Amino acid sequence: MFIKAKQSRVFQDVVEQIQNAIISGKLEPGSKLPAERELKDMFNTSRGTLREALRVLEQKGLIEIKLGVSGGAIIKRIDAGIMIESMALLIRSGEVSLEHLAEFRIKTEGSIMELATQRATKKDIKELEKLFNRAKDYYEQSDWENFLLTDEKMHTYIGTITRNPVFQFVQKTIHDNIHLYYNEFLPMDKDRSLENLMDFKRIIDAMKAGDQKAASEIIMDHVKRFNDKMLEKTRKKPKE
Amino acid sequence: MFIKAKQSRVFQDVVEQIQNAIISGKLEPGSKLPAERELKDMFNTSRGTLREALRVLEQKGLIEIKLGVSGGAIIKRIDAGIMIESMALLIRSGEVSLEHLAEFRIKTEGSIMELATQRATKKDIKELEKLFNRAKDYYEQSDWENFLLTDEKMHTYIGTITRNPVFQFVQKTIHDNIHLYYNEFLPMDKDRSLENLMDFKRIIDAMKAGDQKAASEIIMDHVKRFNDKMLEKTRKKPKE
DNA sequence: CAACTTCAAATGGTTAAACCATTGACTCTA
DNA sequence: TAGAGTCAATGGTTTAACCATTTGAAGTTG
Repeated sequence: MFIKAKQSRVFQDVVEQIQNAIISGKLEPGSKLPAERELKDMFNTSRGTLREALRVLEQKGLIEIKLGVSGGAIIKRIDAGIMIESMALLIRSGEVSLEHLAEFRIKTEGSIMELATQRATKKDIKELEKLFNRAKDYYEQSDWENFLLTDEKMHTYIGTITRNPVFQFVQKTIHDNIHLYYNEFLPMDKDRSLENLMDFKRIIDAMKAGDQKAASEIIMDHVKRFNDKMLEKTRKKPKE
Repeated sequence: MFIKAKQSRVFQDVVEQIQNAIISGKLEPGSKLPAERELKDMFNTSRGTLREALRVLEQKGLIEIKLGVSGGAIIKRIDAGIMIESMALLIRSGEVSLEHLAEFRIKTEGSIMELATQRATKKDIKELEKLFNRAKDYYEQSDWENFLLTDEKMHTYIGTITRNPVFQFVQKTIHDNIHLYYNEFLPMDKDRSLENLMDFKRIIDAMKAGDQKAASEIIMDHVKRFNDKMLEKTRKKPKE
């Protein structure tokens, strides 16, 4: 029936006012808020309280704060940052295991692949091929760092092709966290990498042929194999 | 090669220390942090800086702050709160449209339904039937508020059955936001509600029969019809 | 004139001390 | 014993000052 009356904390009011201005587009990404000492007067509050509000907005990913003269709070374009961090928390706290994540990936990337195959333009395919060739070069040069980065870019680019920001955010969230985890715990495996890479070749071919089902199945299998390898390794080399 | 050196802000250091204690389980949900004036001494900082740190932790959903004597910062169990809020931001800012969300729902709830059908125990089915009957009662009593709540519970319970917290968080995030939007913009529609309700009857039957494909298709169609109705209405009744 | 150095000012980061507001427990009283 | 009043602990807010970083302007030097 009723919802709890919001307790009046001054900094919350400030947060809401600024947040609404950002959401409604009155404040555009890239523009700058006035200096703290000015804002404090505008909201008729103290600097400490105002700074608590800025801290919240910063944590929400709505602003970014820079130091020094000509520094200040800059309006940020909304990105997947908070979601990535939330997911990282869930993983690090053990709430979400890598198996959970893998199961989600299999289903989700399968769906993403179907949509991407439906919607890929010739330009998209070209971009994927470009990324594929770049990854192949890095592989042959044994440049693992760049190889991994490019591999991640291929995954997120497939998300881009869906033209659906929800899938894009989800894909970015998953892969950022996989990457984090991967860098921290797993050594590079040359065979696995080649296998992975070749999956992308098959995916691109399926996309060219417009074969949603094939593309989807390849990526699901790709994720499944990746996960099996990962589990095998983490079991052999437990962290603690 | 390099990652940017983190700037040293005292409050960030405090945030990290407390956050790590929570993640590692040294601080359990429900337990309380010392009072601000004590913490300030423990971290050898000022109260203002310490409060900025608490603000960040609060925004991250890691603590909850209560007023008065015996008040203070209480460790929270991690929930979907931040994700729900992030998604709400994306929707309100126009970054994500209801069509985007619906497309995501169709794919995701389809996957969730497949898993749930695989994993549902007899107890799960009973719980769903209980919810279904409750929703039916509310429908017959024209108690829309409780009807909607129970409908939402059925959706999130299907997420619970997957036994995968990632799907659970995603499902909660989506439905909280749908609910928010629904309450704000759309009037109740008696026919649509009955149709919706009856879909759940068919879903429960498919689950009983262990027919993953059928269950999945019913829910995908269910979501699709819901979305079509929603679009139709929002077009007729534009907000601004 | 060009390159370098120095310095000043603006801005966020931090500290300290005081007071206000809320809450819950304790005490007193009828 | 029930209610009213009091008190203390805790978060919320304010003020005023100082520190640290950054940038651009002014000055210096070759």
